[in-house]
Amino acid sequence: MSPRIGLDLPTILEAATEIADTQGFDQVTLAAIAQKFNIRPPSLYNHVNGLQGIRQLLKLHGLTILHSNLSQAVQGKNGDEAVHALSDVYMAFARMHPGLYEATIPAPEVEDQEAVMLGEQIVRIFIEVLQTYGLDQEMSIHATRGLRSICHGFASLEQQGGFGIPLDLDLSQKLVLNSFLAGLQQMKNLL
Amino acid sequence: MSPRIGLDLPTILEAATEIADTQGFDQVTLAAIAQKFNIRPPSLYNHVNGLQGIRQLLKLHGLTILHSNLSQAVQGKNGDEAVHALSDVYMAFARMHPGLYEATIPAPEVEDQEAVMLGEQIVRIFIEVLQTYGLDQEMSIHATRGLRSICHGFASLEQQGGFGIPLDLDLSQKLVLNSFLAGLQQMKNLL
DNA sequence: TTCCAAAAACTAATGTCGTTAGTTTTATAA
DNA sequence: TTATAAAACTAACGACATTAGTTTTTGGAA
Repeated sequence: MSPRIGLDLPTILEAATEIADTQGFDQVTLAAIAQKFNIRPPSLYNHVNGLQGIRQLLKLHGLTILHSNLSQAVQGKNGDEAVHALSDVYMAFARMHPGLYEATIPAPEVEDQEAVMLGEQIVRIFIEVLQTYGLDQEMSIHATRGLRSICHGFASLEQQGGFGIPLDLDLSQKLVLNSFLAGLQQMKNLL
Repeated sequence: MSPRIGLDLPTILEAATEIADTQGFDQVTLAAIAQKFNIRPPSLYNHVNGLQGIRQLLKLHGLTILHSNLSQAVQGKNGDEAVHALSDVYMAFARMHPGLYEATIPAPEVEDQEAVMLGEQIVRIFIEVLQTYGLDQEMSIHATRGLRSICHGFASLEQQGGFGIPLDLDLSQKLVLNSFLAGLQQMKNLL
């Protein structure tokens, strides 16, 4: 029932990930992957649903790692400590896996249930961390959007070479987070 | 000295912009542009340096509009009012010209002096607005990075369909900005 | 041990791109 | 009226994704 066990999906995904992270997400082509294994591009269709399939897998892979890392990072933490841990791990992922990070950005198609769920779980981690600030339901969603925007904005601008001035980026990230969190505290006190 | 005045660069740029904003930046192809004018793709090389040239033009065009809009928006304003005006105009641009906005994100090549300068001028607008908060040189850079990250993060996540929950996005943006600005005030008071 | 079915590779072919080279057309300026 | 130069064209090539159909291979059944 299993003749010719050649390439398998994890191996292909690994190769695609390496191309994405070293050469850029847009350099992930069937031709480039096939070349890595010394096979012809059409052979990849035995394992994967074309280029679109590869991209879908990369997105899922990226979301899985990101979710796992974020989840671990906030274990046993709350408040500012948890927020900073979240942001640190988020940035670390974007830096270590730029191609994979890029793959995670566009919202998955509704067909891709697994990716949709992972995306929701990631958002839930953010929400839960921010709920410890004593915000009501709606405010915690607004705050989550803010925190995600800060994280993604920083990661994206850094990745795209948007920060030209030579001044410690980690420090910027910390200060900006503290600013945002101080503001949150103040809003909570106004309730 | 000017035989056969056919297509001109502004017209081509207009067509490319329309494709980018309605079908996505990655749908801007020489083939698609050529089709709009009923000419063959190679003819475009008489006006433009290939696909790379088109993308460069789109970036420049986007940065020009964005800079102009931001510049107007902060005229005669300062403090929170200026920051909110900045963010409102920024989001409005990203929403009205999603393709153009996408084109502006990757930092231009050093060869592209004009685009580099426009990018710097845009950053300067942010810095100048934030300097009215009485921050020192370095802090105003950190704060600028934060404000840009919030703006870009919001715009990018919204554009990529990252905000699923049906809750007023403009309100989120306002609240997040207020949070960040309140935090800034607090940091200033600590000096 | 032999053989067959299915998995996984292959070749061939098509269509879409971008791009280069070389040719033809055409409007204007002399 | 004519020469020139811009701007279109055709032809051709290489990179890519994709489909269809073919060959190879191997593990398990006979």
